Parts: sequence; structure tokens; C-alpha cells
Amino acid sequence: MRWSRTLLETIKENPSEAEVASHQLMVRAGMIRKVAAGLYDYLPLGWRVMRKIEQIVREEMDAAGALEVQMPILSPAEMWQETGRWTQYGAELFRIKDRHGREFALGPTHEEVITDIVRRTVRSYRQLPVNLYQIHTKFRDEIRPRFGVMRAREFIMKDAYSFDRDEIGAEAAYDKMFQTYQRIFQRCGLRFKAVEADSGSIGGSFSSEFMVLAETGEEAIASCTQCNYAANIEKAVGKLPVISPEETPITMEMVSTPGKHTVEEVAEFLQVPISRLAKTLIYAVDKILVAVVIRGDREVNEVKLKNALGAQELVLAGPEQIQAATGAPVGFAGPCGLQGVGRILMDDSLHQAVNLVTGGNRADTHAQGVNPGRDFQPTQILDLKNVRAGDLCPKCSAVLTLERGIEVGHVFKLGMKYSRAMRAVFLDEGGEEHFCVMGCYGIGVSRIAAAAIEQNHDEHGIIWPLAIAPYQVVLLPVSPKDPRAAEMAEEVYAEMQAAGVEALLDDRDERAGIKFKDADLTGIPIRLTFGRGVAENMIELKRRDTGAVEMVSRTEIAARVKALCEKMAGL
RNA sequence: CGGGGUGUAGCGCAGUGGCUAGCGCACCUGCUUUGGGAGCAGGGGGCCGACGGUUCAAGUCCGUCCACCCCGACCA
Repeated sequence: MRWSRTLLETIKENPSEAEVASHQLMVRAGMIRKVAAGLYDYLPLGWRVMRKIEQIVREEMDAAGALEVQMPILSPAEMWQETGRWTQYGAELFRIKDRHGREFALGPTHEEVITDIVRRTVRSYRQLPVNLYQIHTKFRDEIRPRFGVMRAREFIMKDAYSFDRDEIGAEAAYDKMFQTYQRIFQRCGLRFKAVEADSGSIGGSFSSEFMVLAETGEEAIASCTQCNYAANIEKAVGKLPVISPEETPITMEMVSTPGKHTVEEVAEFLQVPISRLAKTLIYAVDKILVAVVIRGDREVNEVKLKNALGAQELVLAGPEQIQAATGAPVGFAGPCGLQGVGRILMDDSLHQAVNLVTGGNRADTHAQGVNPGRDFQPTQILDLKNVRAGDLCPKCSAVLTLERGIEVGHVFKLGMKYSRAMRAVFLDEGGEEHFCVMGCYGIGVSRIAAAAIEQNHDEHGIIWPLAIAPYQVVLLPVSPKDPRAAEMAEEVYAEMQAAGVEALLDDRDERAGIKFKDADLTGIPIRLTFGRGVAENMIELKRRDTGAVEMVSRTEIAARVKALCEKMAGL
């Protein structure tokens, strides 16, 4: 491709709306342009990257035996009602009505539609297992779209769904996809980590996320410094030592704590460490109030709490609800004698803890010397806290660290959630009917591009991994007025095309500085400069990643570039 | 949804209530320049987010709405 014909406009200044490097660079390099919040045009350069990523995904999915299909973006409300997700998915589901008033969803994911395909197609065990996938646009009305295509309302996703006759088959399908995903992300040149994850609104029994490690990632990951344990913070479990187990329990007594309603204020006032406090949070869960008691220095993990309660909606109770439930204003709730809630859940950080300080369920009052089991009876003791760096690994008890990541893939074991709700059944050898056992597997194609930039850039611009670069080589004649250089660039450009190398010829009538800056900004892995060396039939070859420069003779250039491409692609 | 911020040329930004709304970049023409975002000269491009109000006079003040960005979404 000739640069002058690509409608490729770069800009010098960062757009004011872009915060993170990938967003800034994608806009500056002319890859994307914002249409509205969370909606982007993919311009020619950006779209080439998407197609590169799609192609890698497609090749690996095909190699894994999956079948590509295409489902409609619109799906009828009835299907979503069958599984209950029409109401459960909430405001994130884009809904529209047709001219007759019939309701549709813009697909955020396609479990319902794929299950409908299978229930209408699969009748016999002989047709199983099957794994169907598609690559197209998904719609999610995100609370807050941000970071460019990283969290957009419309994005490109590969979604795959496996159907098996039993758990053993489903397990194998899951493992196959897990391995396939590792290959895909490796081929895309990403540094990533697979972590245990919560299944969220997709459901199912177990899931793993593939995280690209980056400071700007929206997800927090806990991982073990010794073994291979790694989990999303939503799911991660950390062990911690119990508080002073050898201390003898003292008598519980009320103390006056006027105006002290945060844990920090109470700890300071009573001169005890914050970890000695047990805070009591009152949640409103589907109209019922639930108390959660947790160590003062710890945070409740609402995903864990939701899962423990089987709840869909979870909000902290308002001041009136708290007053009604505890008899005290906000800040003085405690578990002892607490009558106004349905359940008292205690985080296991307080298991065997002694002599705690809690709220007194009376204004300006706290209780000291509180001992769980003696002074109050939790309904359940559960792990409900967020892991912190320094907690201990649940598998091997080594220290856990926290990192940040960008979720680029997620694989789920779904079980029979959808096949049962939508009656996707088959007959076995004995003529007996069974539900299909499902798995589902997503990859954020557009997010991979952003994640790759987040991991691979410098102050000059993008540094594409070769496999997903929009072009592999940029040819740069330094002076348009130098006919020998221009001519040689044209010849080499033709040779590149003949050799199957994707080349971009910078044929613009621009000064050298502009061309060099743009070559760096757009991040094309190999740059060929036709300048001073041309008189001696030499071409300068520079790698964008290492910055290494070498002079290559005119006769060897095609072979050299071809070999370097193969090396950089890891072939 | 709550809080904060911003809307002026394609992009980045100036602009005491007072003449025909500016600057840099980008764009077009010409001349010079030519290995790291050139110089000079000339030029094109604006519903100043929308609507309503105050005023002799509104980009500027007031109100309402809209869009976009950031933080938060309840940790007692």
C-alpha cells in the first residue's frame, strides 16, 4: 500500500479525551476515531490490525475443531425471557422495539441464540460434541465506557460455545479452549496470565480469565509468588493469621464513643488497632436486610457476598433502614443483639478472634470485649473479604502479590444452565434424553489491540508485535527529489509484495522528519530507509522494537526482510 | 445514578458585556529548504453545544436542556 492512498492521518497532539497510552496512540496514529461515547470508527490502519487479530483467532479456533457461524446482532426478547436474562441482565442490555412494538436485544453475548440453534439442529449424541463460534460486533450499554476501545459500548468479540453429551466431554472442550487461548495470545505477542474468575451474569460453575498484564488494567489480580495460583480479586482467596488466639476473653461492655462512627475514629479514640475492630455493614439484598461483620481493616468483596447470598441486587442499606434495623444511626451497628436483619454473615477473618470492638446498636456507643460465638451467633462464617498483597496463598501458603490486568479472554464451564432453560436435548444410544453440557469462550478482539499497545509502546509511539502489525515493513525514501532513492524504494516495494511481505511505501511528498516520526508513531516493526546509502546500493534496516540498525545491500534486502519477519513472528 | 469539569475552525487552546471572534498545528497556492514533526508570503475554513431569558449590546451574565471527560456508586 502507498501511504498517499491510505487516508492515514496522524496527529501530533494528544486528544484531550484520551487518558491511557493505548487510547492516545490509537487516535494519534489514525487507527480509530470517536463517534460518540464508547463508539468508534475503525479507520483503515486500525481495521487492518483488527483483521490481523481476527485471522489469528480464526486459524486457532479452526485448528481446535470449532466451526465458524454468524448469528444476528438482534435477538428477540422471548429468547432472553426463556433464560430469565431479559430482566437479569439489567441496564447493560441494549433493548429496542421494532415498528410493531416487538422487543429485541442488541446481543451482548449469544448463549440464548446459540442454544436455540443447537436445540433445533442437534437430536442425536452422534452430532456431539460441537463447538460453534463467531466473530462480530457485541453491544453492551456500559455504565462508563472509557479508555477508547478498551471498554466500548460496541466492540468486536469472538464468542464460542461448546456442546457435549456429558461433563467429561465438556471438561475436555474447556481444556481445549484453554490451550487454544494460550496459543492465540502468545501469537498476538502478549504477556498474559490465566486467572480464576467469577462467572458473573454468564453463570456456570467455573471460569478463567486471560489477563494481559498492564499497569492501566481495570482488573486486579492476586497471584502466588511460589505456586501457580492466580485469581481475579473478585474471586481470590487469601489466608490470614487469626487475631491473638491466645488471649483470654474478657467481659463485654459498652463504651461511650461520642461522634466516632468510622473505624479509624473509633480505633483512634479507644486506642486499639483497627484490626481489633469488627465493622458491621448492613446490606439490602432483594428487599431483605443482611448484616456482614468483617475485620475493621478489611473490605467486603461484594461479588463474593452476592454469590454467597444468591442475590442479584446488592446495595448498602440507607440511613433510615439502618436506623430501623439497628436502633442506631449510621456508624454504630454491631452484631450483638441485632434483631432487625434476616441474617448475620461473618467474614472468616474474625473466626476465633477474641475481644473485638463493635458497634453498640445505640447512638455514640460501641461494645468492647466482643467474642464471636459467645456474644453473637453468626448465621454463617464465610470468606467475604478482598484479598490484599501479603495475604497467604490458599494452595501453598506463600505470599500473594497484586497486579493489574486487562481481561482479553474469558472461558466458562456453563453446565446445563442454558440447555435446561431452553431444552437443548439429545438422545443417547439407549434413546434416553439428556441436556447438552455447555461451555462458552470469549475473546475481545478490539481489546487485544488496545492491550497490545498498552504493553508495547514508548515515547515515540506504538511498537507492534509483528503478528498483529498493520504492515510488517514501511519503506521510507528520505527525499522525494532523489530519483534514485525513489526508484529503488519502488523496486523493493514490488519485491516485498511478490515475497508476500505486507509493505507500506511512504510515497508522500514530505520531509524526512515527518516520515520518521510517523513510522515510529504507527509502530510498523521494520523500517527501510532509502537515503544516503542508496549511492552504494545499500538500504538501512531498522527494527522498531530493539532500535537495531543494519545496512543491507540492495540484492539481499528482500531475503533479509523476509527472514526477519519470520524471526519476529516467532516462526 | 451522585459529584466535579469541559463545550469557540479538523486537532490543541486563547478570548474585561462593546468594532468584522483569535493563536498554534493541520489544510490549499507559490518560492526556498530536504536524514528526525522546516522558513517566508498568500489563502480557505466558525449556527462560539442547543433553547430560552437579561441588556442599547451576549462567545462572555442568568436559567433549562444536551453532549463529552474525570471521580465515585454507598466499606458506616
